[in-house]
Amino acid sequence: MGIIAEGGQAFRWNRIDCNRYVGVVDELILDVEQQADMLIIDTNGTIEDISKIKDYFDLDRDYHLLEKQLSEYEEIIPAVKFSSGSRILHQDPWETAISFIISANNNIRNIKNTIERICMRYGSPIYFNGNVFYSFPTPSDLANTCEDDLRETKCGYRAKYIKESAKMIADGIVDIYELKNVSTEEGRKELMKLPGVGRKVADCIMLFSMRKFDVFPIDIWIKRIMEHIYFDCKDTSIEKIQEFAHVKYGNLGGFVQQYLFHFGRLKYFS
DNA sequence: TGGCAGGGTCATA
DNA sequence: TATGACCCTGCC
Repeated sequence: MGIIAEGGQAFRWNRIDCNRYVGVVDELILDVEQQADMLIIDTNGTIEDISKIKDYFDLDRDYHLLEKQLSEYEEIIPAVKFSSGSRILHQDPWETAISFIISANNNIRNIKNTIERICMRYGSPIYFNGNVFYSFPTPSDLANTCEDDLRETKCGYRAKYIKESAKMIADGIVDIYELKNVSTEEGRKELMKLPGVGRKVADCIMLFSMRKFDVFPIDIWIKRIMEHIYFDCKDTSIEKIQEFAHVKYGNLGGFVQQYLFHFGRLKYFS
């Protein structure tokens, strides 16, 4: 569970203890405790929400089989072993878009803090087990705020991007909920119309909220570890790594990226 | 205490 | 196509 909650793909999970995390998923509060391969979930949701929760955690996918497939790339076996138990979540595209706009040139602690402040300021309170949580605001909530107000959430120069992207989504200029139905190339093209969204952020949005597993988002960690594994530790352009990964991993690229990211960040370069 | 890096993007030349 | 600026924070 820790690997999922702290894997850098979702920013609204907080650790209670080593096996227990509490997260906000749309309007649901999930208090999740892992016991062996079982998840015990306390939630404000109802029985109707079970399928949504299963979908969010991608529980219907056989990750044991997936890890076996990934292990056919011998050079990444250490990463697959280290990151065993990783999953790719199925999150809300709008929330994921804003979260990864904030992620640019930022660190995970800052990203989480800023998102939390945005939710407290613009979202709605959700009361659960004596605590108050906040939902992620809607596109129009953020489109209608002013830049200076947004800046108080410490998002810095990204305030302009957040507001303008929110406006484009609220106005339907980019139909973000429709993009899961179009090709990866088309989806990327649409997402990159949003200010603050470049290739990397667009690919993260597609991977973590649209199940486009053929993308391979390259950040500083992935760049470093790919250079170590495949490019003799030499400085290599992102474009070159991108092309290399596309040819090598194909439709497994997104999964490889997630296993490598966790490995690179927490083990290889620590 | 100051410099630097952090899941990049954008504007400029 | 290549460079530097950019908010803010935590770390060394």
